[in-house]
Amino acid sequence: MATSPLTIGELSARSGVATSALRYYEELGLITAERTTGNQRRYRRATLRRVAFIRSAQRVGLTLDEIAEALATLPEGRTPTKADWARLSHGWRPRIDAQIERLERLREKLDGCIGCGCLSLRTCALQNPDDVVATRGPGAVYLEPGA
Amino acid sequence: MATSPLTIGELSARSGVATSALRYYEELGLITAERTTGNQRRYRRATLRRVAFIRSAQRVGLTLDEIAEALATLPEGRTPTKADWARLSHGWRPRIDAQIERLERLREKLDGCIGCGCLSLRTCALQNPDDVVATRGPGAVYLEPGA
DNA sequence: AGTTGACCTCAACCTCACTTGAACTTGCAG
DNA sequence: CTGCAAGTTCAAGTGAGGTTGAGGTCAACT
Repeated sequence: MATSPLTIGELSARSGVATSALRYYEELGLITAERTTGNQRRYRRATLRRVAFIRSAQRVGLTLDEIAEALATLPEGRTPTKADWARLSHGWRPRIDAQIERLERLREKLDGCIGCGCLSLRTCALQNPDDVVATRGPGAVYLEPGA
Repeated sequence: MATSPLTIGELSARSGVATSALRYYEELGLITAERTTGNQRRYRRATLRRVAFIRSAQRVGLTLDEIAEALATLPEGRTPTKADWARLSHGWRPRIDAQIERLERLREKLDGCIGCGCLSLRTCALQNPDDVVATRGPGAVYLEPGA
C-alpha cells in the first residue's frame, strides 16, 4: 500500500474539510503536518482519521477546544489504535441522550403552552425551563433553519 | 389600574433579559419603546409578552431574524391577542420534532460505530450522515469542497 | 442642592469556527 | 523553460447575539 503523505489538497478532498479549515485546525493544535523542503504541508495518513474524529466530535456537539483536550489524551509516539478512538468517543452517547432529553422536555412544555398562547413570564412553563443551557455548538444543537 | 410603562431596568428584571440585549432587540426592530422627555425608554406592558415570545422562540431555535419576520406578521395598531401568539408558535412543534429525529439518527449511528472505533471515512456511518451540514453558525457561504 | 444610581449613545470588543484576499512561492506537466 | 494550479503566510472579515466601556444625562431620595 502506498503510504505516501498527503498534500493539504488531498487531505481536504478526502476528508471533505476545506484547506482553510485544516490550516485552522493546525493553528489550534488539533492536527500537525511535516513540511517539504519548500515549506508545504505533508500529512501522515493517520491524520485522515484524526480529522474524521474531529468532524464526528463536532457533530456530537463538542467545541474544538474540547476536541483538542480529548485529542491531547491520545498516546504520543504511536499511531492511535481503534481502541483509542473508541475510548474518546465513549462519552458521546450520554451527550446526545442529554440533548434529546432536553428537546423532549421543551416539546412537552410547548404542547402545554401552544394552545393558550399565554407565554406568561410567571406561569408559562415555556418561559421557565428547568434547563438553561443554550449550547452554542455546530450542528448538533441547533434546529434546522427554515423548516 | 396602574398600567404605568416600564423602564428598561424593570423590563430587564421582569423578563430576565439584560438591558444591553433589550437595546439590541430594539436596534433590530424586535421591540419598540416610547421615550420620556429626558430620552429614556418607556415600554408598554405588552412588550413584556413580546420579549417572552422572543425568548421562547430562541429556545426553539429560531434566529432573531426569523423572529423579527414572525413578529412582523402581527397586526399593527392593536395589542396582539393570545390567538396571535398561538398562531406564531404553531410551527415550532415540527421544528423540535425534526431536531429530535436528527439526534436520534445520530445516536443510532453512534451505537453502530462506537464499538469499532473505526471512524472510517468510507464506511463509518458516523462520517456519512444522511442529513447534511444542517446548521453552522455562519450560515451563508458554505460550500463543501469535494461534495 | 447634592448625591447616587439608573439611564443615554456610540463604538469597540467578544466567541466560535471558519473564510477570504493579497501577495508571494512550489511543484509538476508539457 | 514556461505556465499554472496548488501551496504558503498573514491580516482581516463573517455572522449571530450579544457585552463592555467611556463619557455624559436624568430621576429620585435626602
